[in-house]
Amino acid sequence: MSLGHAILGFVSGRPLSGYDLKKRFDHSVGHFWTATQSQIYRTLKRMADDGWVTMTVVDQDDRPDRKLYHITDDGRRELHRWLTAEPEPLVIRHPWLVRVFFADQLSDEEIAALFEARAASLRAQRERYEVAIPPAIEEAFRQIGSNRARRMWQFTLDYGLMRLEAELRWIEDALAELADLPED
Amino acid sequence: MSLGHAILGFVSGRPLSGYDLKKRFDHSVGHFWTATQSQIYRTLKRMADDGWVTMTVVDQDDRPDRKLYHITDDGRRELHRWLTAEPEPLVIRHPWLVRVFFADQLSDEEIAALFEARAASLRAQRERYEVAIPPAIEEAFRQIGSNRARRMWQFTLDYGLMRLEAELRWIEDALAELADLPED
DNA sequence: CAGATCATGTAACCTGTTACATGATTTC
DNA sequence: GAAATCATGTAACAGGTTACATGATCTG
Repeated sequence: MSLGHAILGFVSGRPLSGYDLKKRFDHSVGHFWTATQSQIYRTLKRMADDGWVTMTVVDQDDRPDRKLYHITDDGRRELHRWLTAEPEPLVIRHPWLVRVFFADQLSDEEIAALFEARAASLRAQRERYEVAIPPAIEEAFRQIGSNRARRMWQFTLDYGLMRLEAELRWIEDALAELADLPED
Repeated sequence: MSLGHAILGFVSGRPLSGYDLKKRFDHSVGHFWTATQSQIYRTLKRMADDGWVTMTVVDQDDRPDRKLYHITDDGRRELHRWLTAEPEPLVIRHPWLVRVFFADQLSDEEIAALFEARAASLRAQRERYEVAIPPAIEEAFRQIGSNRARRMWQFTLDYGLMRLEAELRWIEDALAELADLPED
């Protein structure tokens, strides 16, 4: 996956500006993918060069002009190719596990604090998911009106919650085991 | 976390060369963190500049000379500071979910194939974990002899397996729901 | 004789982050 | 009067990937 593919997904519905895309990223896929404004503008330029999108300028009086990006037939083909392509190799990067791996150097209390702090982060994240995402999904549904899309969005939220719950259970198990951690 | 912290973790036990470190990354933390050779050499240079490590050259007749990196007191302090620091903010990036998010554009069959292919990747990964990692942990234990460390390594493996199992269950649920996916 | 292992590194490139720059309008 | 919103971008940097470069020795 590349940022370009996510952008193709968004512009496949309607033409959007870089500014619009930034909002889409923040509000609808922000819980599993982020993009900065400078990254979006940079990528749109390259996508236009590659013929995945075309750009039209919309003059506005009060506000800065908008540059709308429209998907091309080539872009649509690339989007479908990517959606049905082989799964990408699993790239697994867990900075958190690096700490756990070297945590034998810490005292029992420090190790417990490490896991507790991680659990607190995860619970805060779960809170954000539960509070912020369901209304965002409903709002997007109101605008787009696709039940099929809504079901897919719900899958991504289920995934996030499932991950958080599973990790919280793992931490509980680990904390229970810390009681009889070998001393060396 | 930075690559430098992982390197500090490794050289805190015994001095190592860039080449040694590459093997450590591949064999012991490879299931949750990777580093390329060029990244390791680049980072070692910066760590020496920053005073986290010092370097000594070991002449060898048959083979290229080795450059051994030793942790300094400053490096040890930095390692402990990092291990006990506040948890880093959760950065959540799931390229796989981006596909799911836009998958409403696909047919029911294509969506099912998407999930099935993902499940196959996850099962292959589980296979690798179960076959390759436990012996690697035992081998590392034989060399280092720390039961405390072995317990921590086991935690990281448990985490990986837990994640795979949880995602596989999520895919099963999703596949079951695909039967009555709205058409639009 | 081909390929792996030992051991060092550099160069070019891609992705992502942070900060800076501009300037009008709307809202508190 | 300050801050948010609308809307565009650039510049510099950090982290990660791929490919290239060298050269001996060991293994099949």
